[in-house]
Amino acid sequence: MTPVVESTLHPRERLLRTASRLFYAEGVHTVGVDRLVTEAGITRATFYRHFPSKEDLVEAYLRARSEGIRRAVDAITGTSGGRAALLSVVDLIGDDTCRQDFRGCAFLNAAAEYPDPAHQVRVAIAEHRAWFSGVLRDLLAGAGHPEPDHAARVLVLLRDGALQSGELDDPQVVRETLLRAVHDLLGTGRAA
Amino acid sequence: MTPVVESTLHPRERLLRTASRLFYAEGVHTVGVDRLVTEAGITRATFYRHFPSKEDLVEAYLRARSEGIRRAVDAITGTSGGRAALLSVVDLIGDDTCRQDFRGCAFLNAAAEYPDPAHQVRVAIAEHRAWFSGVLRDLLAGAGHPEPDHAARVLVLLRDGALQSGELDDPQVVRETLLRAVHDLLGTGRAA
DNA sequence: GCAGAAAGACCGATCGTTCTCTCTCTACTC
DNA sequence: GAGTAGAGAGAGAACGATCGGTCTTTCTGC
Repeated sequence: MTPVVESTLHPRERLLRTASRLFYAEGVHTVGVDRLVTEAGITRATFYRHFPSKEDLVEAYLRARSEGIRRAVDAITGTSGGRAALLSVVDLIGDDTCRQDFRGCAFLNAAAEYPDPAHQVRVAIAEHRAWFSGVLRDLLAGAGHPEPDHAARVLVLLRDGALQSGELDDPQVVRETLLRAVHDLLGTGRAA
Repeated sequence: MTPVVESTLHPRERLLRTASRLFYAEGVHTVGVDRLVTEAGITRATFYRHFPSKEDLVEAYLRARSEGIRRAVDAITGTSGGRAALLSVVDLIGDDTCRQDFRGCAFLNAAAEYPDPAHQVRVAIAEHRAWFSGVLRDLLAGAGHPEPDHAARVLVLLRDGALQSGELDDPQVVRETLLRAVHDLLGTGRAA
């Protein structure tokens, strides 16, 4: 089969991109090593030269995705702050659910396939979630919200729900619902 | 290996209970037929006499679980209505997240392993979700909520988020957060 | 007698992983 | 600049284990 990613990229990068696409679209356990190496245009030997095992590739996939999200969020919090930044981050989530290839939250989906909380994959997921919760809390505190901790937890609930519902229900409606719910949570009044 | 469920039950019921336990605790793809028949104390032949394939067992597992939830919710809506019933249903969810063997929402977890929306498993999931959304909307309408459709969608978001976060974060905190968020959503004022 | 269950061998396919062998490109030495 | 070692990558066979699923045979209970 013809490789799906450009052959100019380094094999490791090709593998990681292919893994990211397939793992997200079809799940971790359903995508085998055969499929990965074929579509990445590499060989099995090259696979195991860069990753000790498939599970390490799964972890790398999630960490790379986390990195991308952090960059996107940092770009927002770098230019704005408080309430405006908060709404931009939520916009990001809402827009995500409406994307063509949207298949829910990569981290929640992966967690569903790894029951053991001590597993390296679950640890990577927990780290990403902790980072995101922290960002929300800081933004809420910066916006002068009276209870940033509680509000951040509610936002996480809404985010998790939106990312799950976005795949199972109508994404457009979910997006609207999320935006309205967050708007109500933050209050219609003025804030920093 | 010794069977884990009582041998007095019919083989089909033994299989279904074992499947429910293992699928929920460890995921669908991770649990093989070998494991199922061993722990259920039946043979492969008996398995395939009752279910055409493993995927039919997965569907039966989800439909049985849906049935159980419907019974629990019906018991609530049968004795009370409106706002009181609504809060009881939410209590049910909050308590669920704190259960010892809680591992998130069985339907969301299963959906993560079945990307194809047309798959029979996904259809069963969609049916359950549609039923639940309908119940929430009716209860909200009965409680005199001005926008039952929107509020029901927010409740679904909160529910999905709570069931996911309940496994990944602190379930006690998630429970509190959910209850407060729902309370705020419904308004502190009086209702039917 | 007959259906359903137990027991377990068996199927091809696929799982994740390791292996050998060849080739190419880079980098260092003289 | 020429020669060479060595790492990285391609190609593909092979590993044992397990996957979902089918088969035959024996036994039990109504």
